[in-house]
Amino acid sequence: MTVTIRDVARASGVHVSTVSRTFSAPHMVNAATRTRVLTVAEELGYRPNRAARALTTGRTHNLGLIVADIANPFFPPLIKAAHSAARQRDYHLFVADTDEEPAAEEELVQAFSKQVDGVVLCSPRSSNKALERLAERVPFVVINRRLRGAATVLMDVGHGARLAVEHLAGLGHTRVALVSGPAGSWTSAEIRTAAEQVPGVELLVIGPNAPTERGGFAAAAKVRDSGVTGVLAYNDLVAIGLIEGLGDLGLSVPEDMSVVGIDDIVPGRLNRPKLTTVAMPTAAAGRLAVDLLIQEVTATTSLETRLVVRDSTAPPR
Amino acid sequence: MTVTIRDVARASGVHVSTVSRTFSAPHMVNAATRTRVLTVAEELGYRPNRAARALTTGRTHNLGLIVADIANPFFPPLIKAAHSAARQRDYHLFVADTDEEPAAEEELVQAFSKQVDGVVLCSPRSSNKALERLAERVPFVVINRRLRGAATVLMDVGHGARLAVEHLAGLGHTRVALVSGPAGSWTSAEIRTAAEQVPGVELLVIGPNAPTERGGFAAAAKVRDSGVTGVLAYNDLVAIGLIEGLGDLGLSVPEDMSVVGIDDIVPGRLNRPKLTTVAMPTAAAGRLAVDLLIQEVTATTSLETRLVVRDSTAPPR
DNA sequence: TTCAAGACTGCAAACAGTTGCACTAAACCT
DNA sequence: AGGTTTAGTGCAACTGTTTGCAGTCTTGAA
Repeated sequence: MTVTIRDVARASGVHVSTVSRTFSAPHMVNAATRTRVLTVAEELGYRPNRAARALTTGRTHNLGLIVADIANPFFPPLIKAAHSAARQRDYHLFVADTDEEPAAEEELVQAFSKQVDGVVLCSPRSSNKALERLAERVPFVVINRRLRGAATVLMDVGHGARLAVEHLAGLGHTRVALVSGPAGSWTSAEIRTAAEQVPGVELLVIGPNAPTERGGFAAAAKVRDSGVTGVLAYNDLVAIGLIEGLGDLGLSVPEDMSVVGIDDIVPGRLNRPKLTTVAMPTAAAGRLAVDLLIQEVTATTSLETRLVVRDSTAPPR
Repeated sequence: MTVTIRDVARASGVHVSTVSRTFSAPHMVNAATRTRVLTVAEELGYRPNRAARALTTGRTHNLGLIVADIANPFFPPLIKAAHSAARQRDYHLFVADTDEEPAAEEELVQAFSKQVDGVVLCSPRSSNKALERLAERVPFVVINRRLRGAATVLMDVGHGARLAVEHLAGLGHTRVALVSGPAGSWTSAEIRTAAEQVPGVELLVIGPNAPTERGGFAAAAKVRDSGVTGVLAYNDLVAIGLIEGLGDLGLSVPEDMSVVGIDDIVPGRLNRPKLTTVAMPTAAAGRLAVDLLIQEVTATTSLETRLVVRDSTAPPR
């Protein structure tokens, strides 16, 4: 049925341990026998069984990646980059989706624990307590959340928010609204404190809002009534929804209102007007997270964000 | 370090085989001992090691999912649904990205083979020969490609294309362009033959084109010059690019030109004008594929598509 | 009372690899 | 020539779990 190390050993006239070594420690075996074993293995179509290997070595060469929602456009570039980095080092990647439920996070990590060498958690919602408990079971790195003692990769959304507001200020806007995100969000707080520090603009916070297109749409009237001329939205989806909502109220972007989003997701690039936004280095974050995991270094990194100016911002009327 | 079945056995005063059975064949063990074992296991934080289990049973409770490009908006909903279906049956999901390279497909299936109970291949590009070779190594189901002898789930894009053209005809369009996809694509061929069969409209094929926004953008001039009043695009990205290209040429959608896409990806829903499109049942396909895999049935299913009418189509001038 | 049939549980051999240790030969040093 | 290193290979125990087989103990029926 399935060809094992023993079959190869028999067919090439050596002991299983020699076959094992030609794959996992090639320098320990004589060049001649090595090539013989390799050709025999090739002929037989032998491939080492990673699960069996894991049993003795303790290393599975698998990684886990847990996100809140695979279908949220923010994540796929991150997943893709993580996968690519993993493949480069001959690791396989489990991907899981919590459907935004904190409980699922914990459950998934537990379920993965024996089968992976580590897991990367994107913006985990679990409590610090829960995460500390998990840390004993399996190494992990956290993306977009501060956590003492764990490897962390942050995206400096605060800096990006500041750039965005400065951009608006530079265009001449003096009253700017922040259409914020959900209540307890770390990101939302970061954005707010950074945005407030820009001199020369009065910042009005509108929210909390659902971090979705609907959330933005629903906030349109409040934005109109607030008398601002520019808006920084919690993310691109909110920005897109807001633009649509403003359109329904007869306001057009960027003529009547400047709008900048955050994340730089694909739909924002394709939208009309094309969205000015803060680009989050999601691909870099994904790649870096798996590198940290594989190299077992526990560092905390902060990745730079940048402003991408497109068509949804202009000087005020 | 890690707590094994032996630790549980010792702590609860039974043999390892009893512990094993309380997890994998609970009805074979006395209710009293079962609960005792379970509580001890709980206390110790024991979780069965799936890799070790796989070694004897041959079933890993893992599945693989291979797509061409995780970041292509077409796939994430499929991945999400596949993941959810897998989780429901307590399976874990490896996700992999071929970066559009056929060779990677084969390599990935090989690499997965010992570690999964099956893999789902989305629109594989490998030759039939290669796929048949792979079929000997691991069960798989194919999405969006016909393959004798393999379990298959198809999305009836032909039917969708016909609906789209009929929709245009119903609005009064008599000359319609098909902005087609890449040369060898199965989907592209399906769309074309179906679209050609609609009575009362003259179909003009423009292409082949890259299946991207740029491809659509680049085709704008040809569409304008062709004298058609309606367009069916290979997919939503092409449609979005086309709409933008037409805009640059001074034509607005849907007033001057009706455009319908295919796929119903998120950016199309958010775009302005909102895209009329053929909705592909990607989520259903993902879910079904893993169900087929788990139940080991080899059937070929064709999933229905439907037309979603939004704002990018209207009667001709 | 005896026997057969269950219901549980223990024993030990798998599963597919890895790895510390021991052994053999050849190569290297004085 | 004799002793020591070194390269290469084999042996066997071990990883965590499953499972066919056999044994024990109860229970029910004759």
